[in-house]
Amino acid sequence: MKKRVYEDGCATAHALDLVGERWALLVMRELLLGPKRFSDLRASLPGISANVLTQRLENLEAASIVRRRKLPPPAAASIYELTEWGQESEELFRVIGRWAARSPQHDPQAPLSVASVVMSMRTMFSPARAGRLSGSLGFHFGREEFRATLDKGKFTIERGEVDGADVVVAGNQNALAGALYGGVPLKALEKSGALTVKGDRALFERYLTFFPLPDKAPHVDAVG
Amino acid sequence: MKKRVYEDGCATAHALDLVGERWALLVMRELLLGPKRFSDLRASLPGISANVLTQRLENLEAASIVRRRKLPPPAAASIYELTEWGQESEELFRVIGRWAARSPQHDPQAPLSVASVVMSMRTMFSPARAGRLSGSLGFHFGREEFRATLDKGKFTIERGEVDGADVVVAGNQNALAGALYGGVPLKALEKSGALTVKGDRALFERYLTFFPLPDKAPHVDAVG
DNA sequence: CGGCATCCGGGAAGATACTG
DNA sequence: CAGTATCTTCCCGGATGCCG
Repeated sequence: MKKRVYEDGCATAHALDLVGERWALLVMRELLLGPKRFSDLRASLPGISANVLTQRLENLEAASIVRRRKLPPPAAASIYELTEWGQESEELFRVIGRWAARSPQHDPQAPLSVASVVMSMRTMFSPARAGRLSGSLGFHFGREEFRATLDKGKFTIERGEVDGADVVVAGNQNALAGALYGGVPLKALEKSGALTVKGDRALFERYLTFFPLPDKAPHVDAVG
Repeated sequence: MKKRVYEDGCATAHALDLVGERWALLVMRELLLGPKRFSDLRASLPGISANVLTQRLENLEAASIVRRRKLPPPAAASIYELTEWGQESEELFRVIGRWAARSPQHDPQAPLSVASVVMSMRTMFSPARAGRLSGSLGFHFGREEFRATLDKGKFTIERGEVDGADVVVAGNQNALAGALYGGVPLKALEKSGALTVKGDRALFERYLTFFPLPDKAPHVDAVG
């Protein structure tokens, strides 16, 4: 079936046989925060065609990375989710993310998916910046809700209700990325309606400083 | 020039724009242990064609991951080497390697390159297994020499002369992989001439137990 | 809506041959 | 040795249409 296989016993080469095809890792990224349906995946991966998504899901399932599950009636839809081993790839995404953030060509302001922003916070969180702060934050993007917790400096964020959080941030995920990584002032985002903040605003303003980007690597020109 | 770009601000997507093309990561893997020439790369990447290698090297250079350097006369050859940032991707290879080693479909016995075997030792070394042992080992594969050091349980391996090591292992890298990961008895490898051991043989026999493979993840069949 | 099948155009990958 | 040139094959991306 799959013909273009590296015939190489190296584990890295094997990984590329499994997840090296175009879109495969991005499909996995979208599933890191929980199961999704076919159309959810399509919506959060602008540019992928149904055709290709079907094939990637088949290959990832054959590789035991993704599992397909039919929900019981009445919601008789099927969902795709990472297997336990697939979920273990999260570390891989964090390492890739930290490495790629140093790329001279990376523009942290380009549009990104909800899963990307949430994963970026898991990736870039700096315990040193957070000190021993505690508090809870809710994030609301479209129909997706996430709950972040700071517990004496320990950080987690996952899917969960925003209700009851010390501060609830709602709006567009790109706006949050702009505030986190692009230095866009919070006031400007609120003024334009891209983001609304309800609750402990001071907590959120401190929170925004906990995710420093690494320095860019120098761009190297061709050497004669 | 490059047309198929994920238009996605996520750092992972950017990484895939840089190194997501076929062969790109394997080219980087071959450079992790030091500079190589074009034909060295070709020889250690069975299956890559010259034009693809040329294009990957161009793209990696444009991404500031690889640098091309012309050696001064008389050895007026050009070599390719990782930039400092490119070298930082080593962590990525170790994480990928550990993750992929758990793949139900991974066969650790398949043929692999010299760089792969050496990197696999960096990846799989278990400090718990090594205790506080000290000693030095030399590895000789074809024209490539590596020096491994155990210093009170701290492990390093890099290019370097085998002379002066407590034990020198020479022969075929696949044979070493078989002894490390495939449970092939050392005696059998020596008998067949695939591996020769000179010096502190007991040290090498202990060394062979310091690189345990992780458990395989369960293979999941389709669920109805 | 949630997929899968099919076709089509373009472009990347693979094989081979060739040149400085 | 270090690549280019050329040709073929196959994958990707888009569109459409079918079926539950």
